[in-house]
Amino acid sequence: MKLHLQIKMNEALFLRNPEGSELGKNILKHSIQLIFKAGFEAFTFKKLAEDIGTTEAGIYRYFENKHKLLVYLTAWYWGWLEFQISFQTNNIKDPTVKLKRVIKLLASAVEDDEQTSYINESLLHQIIITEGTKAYLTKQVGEDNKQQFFKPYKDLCAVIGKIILECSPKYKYPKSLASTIIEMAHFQTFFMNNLPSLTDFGKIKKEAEIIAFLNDIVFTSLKKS
Amino acid sequence: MKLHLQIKMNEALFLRNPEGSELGKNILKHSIQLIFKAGFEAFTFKKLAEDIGTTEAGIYRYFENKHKLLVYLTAWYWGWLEFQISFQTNNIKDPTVKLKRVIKLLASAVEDDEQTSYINESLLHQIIITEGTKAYLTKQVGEDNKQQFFKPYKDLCAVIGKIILECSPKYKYPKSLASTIIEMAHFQTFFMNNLPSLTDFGKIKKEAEIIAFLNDIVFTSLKKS
DNA sequence: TTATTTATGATAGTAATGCTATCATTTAAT
DNA sequence: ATTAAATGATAGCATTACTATCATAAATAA
Repeated sequence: MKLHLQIKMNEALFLRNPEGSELGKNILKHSIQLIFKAGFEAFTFKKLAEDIGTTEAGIYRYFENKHKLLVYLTAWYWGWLEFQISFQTNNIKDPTVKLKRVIKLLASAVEDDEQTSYINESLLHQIIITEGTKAYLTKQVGEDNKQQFFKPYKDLCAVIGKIILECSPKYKYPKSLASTIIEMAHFQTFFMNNLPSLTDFGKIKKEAEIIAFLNDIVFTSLKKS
Repeated sequence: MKLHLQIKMNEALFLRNPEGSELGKNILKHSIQLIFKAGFEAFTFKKLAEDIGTTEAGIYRYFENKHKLLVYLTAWYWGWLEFQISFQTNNIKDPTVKLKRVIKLLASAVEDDEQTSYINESLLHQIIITEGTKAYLTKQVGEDNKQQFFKPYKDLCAVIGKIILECSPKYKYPKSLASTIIEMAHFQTFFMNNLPSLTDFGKIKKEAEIIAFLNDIVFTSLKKS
């Protein structure tokens, strides 16, 4: 049996549901490829349309603008990652083991999981590293937040914060520590690959080092309290 | 005596030195105001020119494009901050006290310091929180890095990494911890003000809480090793 | 002092971006 | 078979992101 993982998306993110048609799925698929290749700044709906073989107007029927599309992709990613985490930490009793697992999932390269043919999770993960924060580092963050665009990110953060509290019920900063490890899993990866002198992994370039660093931060913080 | 703090800027960042003329200083001053007000995405040289009362072409004589201007502003900020840190931690012997001071400087609102009339450090600090990472989270990060655009950031990171090692000579991740506290000082501030459920300071909204969180992370990490 | 370089202002123009609108056609639902 | 919905094709328009040209003002060197 082929499981069909469908992530429930906030309907305010799109004009027409991209998962409901071939063109829509193509928009998702090719936008991931194009943002990955060109970067978000150089990414335009015109180029995307050419890639797909449709017209600009066709894209605009699905997404209001490229910002909404980026928010859609990041929301999809966080939803997918939360599912991966709940799936892969299921049946683990020891919260410490669970949290280690979470950190590994956050900082590891993702392999394309084939369940969703139109989303290449590996590429999407790399996009999130470089472009993910641009979804909320904007002037409209307040309105976007009111519309719940960042709920998947917040949910993930809450899940991780809970595991942190299970490890160490008296720890005072579970949510901030959660958002810190999420962001640092990405930033340290970006730095390692692009600005290596900002890290201690420049020579080795192994994600295992980043995982060790995050584990060190998290478990020394939690041991104390 | 009025001290005139001049930060030595990388000449590849500009076409004409903005600190060398009235128009140039106006570009710096008004770009900070306008980016703060409109956000970097909506910021254009046209609007900037109108604000200043000059023409678009006038701006282009100083900066190739708005990306370079942003990189210039961030580089200026990191250079300024490194000076602040070296100044304000001067004569402090105890590296632990020194590091606490650094964390406080990283996470505190900045008051405009009047030494540089054309740069409002308080506004610039707020810009760096929201827009700072966009200077390097781009496709051109490699070329920009080759041209040393991020040297001030790396230098600051190296300085903080050194203090970390003074506190705890065996600690394995001084540079990654340094880049982590720099970025988290900003991200936690942004989250606190805009996406408070990603932090534990939503209700209180005090930077003192962020400082306490960073201190907790840093000094538990260092105590152990 | 005049001559000359240099910075600015004013204006134009062009290709690309970020949309919106219209209408014909294909495809799907009733 | 009729109607509704999605797509394709084309047009158009305001803004953005530049580049170029020429005149003038200010600074500087001869």
